[in-house]
Formats: sequence, structure tokens, C-alpha cells
Amino acid sequence: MRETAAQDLLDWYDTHARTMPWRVPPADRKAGVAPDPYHIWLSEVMLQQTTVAAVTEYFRKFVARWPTVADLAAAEDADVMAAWAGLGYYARARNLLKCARTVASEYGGQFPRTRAGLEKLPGIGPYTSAAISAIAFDQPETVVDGNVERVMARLHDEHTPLPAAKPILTQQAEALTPQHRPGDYAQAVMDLGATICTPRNPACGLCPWRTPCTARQAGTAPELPKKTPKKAKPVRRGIAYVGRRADGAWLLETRPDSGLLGGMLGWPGSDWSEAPAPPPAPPVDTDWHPLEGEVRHTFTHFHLILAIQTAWLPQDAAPSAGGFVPSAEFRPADLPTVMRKVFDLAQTSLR
DNA sequence: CATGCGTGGGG
DNA sequence: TCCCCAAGCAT
Repeated sequence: MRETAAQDLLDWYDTHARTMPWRVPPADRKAGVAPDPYHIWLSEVMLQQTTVAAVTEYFRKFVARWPTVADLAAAEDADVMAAWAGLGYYARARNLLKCARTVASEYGGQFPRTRAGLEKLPGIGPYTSAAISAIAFDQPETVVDGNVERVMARLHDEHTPLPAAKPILTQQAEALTPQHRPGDYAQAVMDLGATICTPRNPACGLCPWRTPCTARQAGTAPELPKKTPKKAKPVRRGIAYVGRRADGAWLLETRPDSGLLGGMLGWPGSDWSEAPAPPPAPPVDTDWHPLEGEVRHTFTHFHLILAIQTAWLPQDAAPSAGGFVPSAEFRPADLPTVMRKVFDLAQTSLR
């Protein structure tokens, strides 16, 4: 690898950097403008396994409502979970609050600048610690995300499948990281992977690294990185009960903090299982009506088919699960997507 | 080290 | 319709 590879990429970044609400453009950065570490942390957590397009509006909403890490630390749990609803991987939201409260109470509202310091905080792992340290504080740390893995695999024509190849690709990425402008370099590699060195149909002709790229020379770029095959998703089934009290209040429950959709609002119902199971007792003993359709939703590791039962509940109902949310306080947007799908299907029969 | 953990968009 | 994928982390 030529010693100028990093500089070639930085030159490309100077003219091709994507614009994002949390990002300081390279020209401003050169002029001495530093990013807000709170913004970088928040965006990096939101971006874990999540697209820039999906994150952008959530980021704006969070920063408008909680402008500093101290503001976020002071927020109610339920408000943060509701604001995160729809973004997925809800453990991130719970860890986000834990982290904000730790930074506010134990670090005087200042994020640690080092990888090691950052990695002690909840929800911050090897990637995110490197990203915050590099981008927010311009430390020469190496970020290794899915983009970097793909770019390195192609640059070095590495055919070892992921995740076994991860240590090799990490070493290759470290060897390329410059001491000069490490924060912009980190963002540049990821922009390259997102816009040029894409998973399918990479635009090799436009790539600032087209000359040194060995996979391009070998014609193997589009098939890299190799990955070990994934398991098929099983189908699970369950029942959800959508109940509405005579005064219009909805019967909802806050799910346990750990596990699937942990800490989020949802409709009471059965467990979701592959094997047929006897329907559980409904949360209120009354006359429930099955809906015609079903809700289909796919999670990371299974497909779900949900049958829906609805009922109007007496004003004095004492549910065995969940509690009543007044109609005026209920916002479907506060539900995780699968639960919002249930609501969309059920609401027409409860008006 | 393998698994659990969401969602929406694109091919 | 389906599969793949996206700035991973915790256990």
C-alpha cells in the first residue's frame, strides 16, 4: 500500500463528503470547528445497524427535545422509549439513558476522549468508542464497521469469510489509519463504503482507491466480503388482545426491560412460539372478537404471525395484565412497529 | 464465540 | 415475495 493512500481518500472526502445533521463538513473542520461530542455519541448509537436515512429525523427530534446530555439524563424513561419507538434495537435506548446519566453525574457532563474511557459506558463497544474518539476528538483511532470490513476485504482481496476475517480486516484498517485528520479519515472510509464501495454494483471507476484495490484487479470486488451463511428464520405465532374501555382508554402493558422489545409499550397477549400452544387467558374476562386478518412482521431472527382479538371493556374492568392509557394520552407512534401494526388493524373495529 | 436483538429500503 | 443489508452491543 502506498503511503499516500490515506491522503488520496481524504482528498476524495474533501469534495464528496455526505452532509448529515451531526457532521461538521471537512472545510469547517479544517477551519477549527469541532463537533459536539453529544451529537456524535447520539448519532453513532442511533446508527448502530441502522441506515442514515432512518436515523436523521430521530436525531433531529432528540436534539430538539434534549439539547444536551444533561437534558437527556434528566428525561423520563418512558419519554425516551416513546421517542425511540420505530427505530428498533430498543436496548440501545435503555443504554442511551444509562450512559447519559453516568456522563452527567460522574463525568461532569463531559464524554471521555479515549477509547478505553468511552468503552466503559453502556451501549458503547469497540466500534462506537473508536468512532466517538476519532470523530468528536480527532484521536487516531481506527473504526471498523460493516463499511470498513467491506472496503478492506476488497482492497486486499481477502476471501476469508466474516466473522472469522474480522481480526485480519481490523489489522489492515489500523495499518492505513493516518495520524493526520483521523476523524475525517474515519468518516471518509465509511462514506466510501456507503456510496462507492457498495455491497452490490460497486462504482469502482469512481473510487479514489481503484488503483491499489486488488479485488478490482482480480475482478472479485462484487463478491466480497464473503460471509458465513445464515440460518433460516422460523415462523412463530401468537395472539394479541386489543381492549378498549368504555371511556376510550386502551389496555396496554409496558414490556419487561430485558428481551425482545424490552421496556416498550405493547398489547397484552400470548408468548410467541413455533409450536402450537393453547391460547392464554385474556387480560379481561369478557367477550373477545377475533379479527379477520393477521399481522405479519419479521424480526432479526424469526417471522411472526399474530392473530388479533378485540373487545370493548367495561368501565370497571380489572385487567390481569397491563393498564389503561387514556385515549388523549395514547399515541400509536409511541409503539414499536409490530405493535403499531396491530393497532392499525384493530382500531377500525373499536371506534 | 454464537446468539438475541428491529426496522425499512432496495434488488 | 423474499433475502440482504445498515456507522454493533451485551451476554
